[in-house]
Amino acid sequence: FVLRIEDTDTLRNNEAMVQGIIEGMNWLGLNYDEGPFFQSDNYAKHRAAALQLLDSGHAYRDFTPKEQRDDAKIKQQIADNARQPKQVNPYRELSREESDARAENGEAFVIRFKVSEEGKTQFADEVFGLQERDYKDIEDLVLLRSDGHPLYNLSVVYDDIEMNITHVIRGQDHLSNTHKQILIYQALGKTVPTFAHLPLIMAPDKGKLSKRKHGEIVSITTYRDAGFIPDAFLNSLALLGWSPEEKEAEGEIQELFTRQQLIEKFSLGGIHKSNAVYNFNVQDATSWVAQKEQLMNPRWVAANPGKFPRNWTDQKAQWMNAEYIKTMPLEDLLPMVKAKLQGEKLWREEYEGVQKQWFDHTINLLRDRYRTLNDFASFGRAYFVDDLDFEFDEEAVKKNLQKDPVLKPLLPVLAEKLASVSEWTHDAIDAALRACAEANGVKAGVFINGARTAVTGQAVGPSLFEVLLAIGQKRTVERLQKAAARF
RNA sequence: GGCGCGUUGGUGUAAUUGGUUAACACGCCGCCCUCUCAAGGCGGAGAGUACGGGUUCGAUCCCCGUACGCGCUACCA
Repeated sequence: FVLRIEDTDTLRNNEAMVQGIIEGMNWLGLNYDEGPFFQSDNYAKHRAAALQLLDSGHAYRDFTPKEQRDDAKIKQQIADNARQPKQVNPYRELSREESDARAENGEAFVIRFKVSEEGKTQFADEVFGLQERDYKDIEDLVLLRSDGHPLYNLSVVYDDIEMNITHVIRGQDHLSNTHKQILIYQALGKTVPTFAHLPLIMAPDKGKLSKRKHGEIVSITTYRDAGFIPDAFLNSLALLGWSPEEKEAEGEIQELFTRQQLIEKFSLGGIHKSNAVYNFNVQDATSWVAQKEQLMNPRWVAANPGKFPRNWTDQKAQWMNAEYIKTMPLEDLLPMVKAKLQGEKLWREEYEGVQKQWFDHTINLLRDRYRTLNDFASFGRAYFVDDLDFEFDEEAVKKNLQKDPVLKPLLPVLAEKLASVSEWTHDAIDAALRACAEANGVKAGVFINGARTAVTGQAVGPSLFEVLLAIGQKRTVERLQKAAARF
């Protein structure tokens, strides 16, 4: 597995993009055996190959002046060309002497591959099967630009040969380019590798998924920042355009795969020919991108749980991430949570020392209802700080602390009652709270929901007695008292 | 326009050599559980396999056509 960055487009290629690719692959644990190599480092050899093809008569110089064009114009031109009968290039049959003379004269030219009039190329794609294409449907493609830089189709072929690439597995947008590349392999007298083309991932409207239109949801590092588990994300990605050939016995189809199982069960035969749609809500994705700064701020998220655009990305991917969080071995989850907490300065060394048992238990308690790693730092913040250094969800405050006017004066009473609990256990807290509720003539639910919000800032969470057990007696009492004063 | 590739519920995918009430998962709805929200358990709605022809006793599956989508048709990759 070789990582090669194909950066032959000098204009569009940029450092940030390359960095994103490498970071994304590292995060996913897609560890390459060699590289990263940069195609641009091999320009000289690509140029030499183009010249070699010129010498051997497989290519010719085209002296047509370069046109300035932008992407929109290119589309228009393709449409225009469509209406014209195919013209032959006037330089295609130029004599070698004249060609050399004009080149020596300093006249600018590109080198084009000379596709024969008669014949066809063919190859057996591992996914799409036998592919054939008539030479007359292949244009004389440009190998070398007028500025001397090689173009993609030449560079890939050259590098694949040089790197002894045996299997070229890539997006099906290159299916028709393969015929052109085969021509180059043959002209260079080299053996053609095995090709396998993969279906593409499309937007919900079945159009292209593009950074310009869909924002950062197309970038891998976005998922890292959003709190996805690498294996979970990889698992969900693997299921787009592929399914295991080996079926489960009961008609059930396996969907959850460990990395190792994925490696063992993968085969080219399980790859589909049709594109897959990434199922997200475009509007949510747009607002996610617009609000990214806020959404990456755990405190803001905790204060505004209802404002998070739920379907900013694929729903099944989100489900799978939640599934991993709640079922993966705790010891594998812990380091990931640690990293997130460290990022928010919520980490304490004691969590791996004297408080390890407490920490493990708390993470175990919280993981059941969290969907991303970020949730531990946002919704989970109250568990890892002293005092009231966490956000309150205003909706929760209204609903659980302010709605019922009898609650506020009773919060200190409840606090006092809980302060008197001698042994801080689930059952003791339960008994004390219920006794206090009965003594004061309020329903236990009012205390329960009120206490949850007072202690965690939120309307939702684990069973209240589990919450109080995790928060501890001291913090519970403090927070109840302060909430009474504050709201 | 030409050439190529594709098309199974909203989405991801199943369906042995053509014979199933077209299956599973996500999502959605409801019920149970319950101190909230999830999770979990149970149940439900939702496709007759893009459309139209053929072949066949019988087509999701084979053939043809049409539509739609995607790709290539760039001195992009």
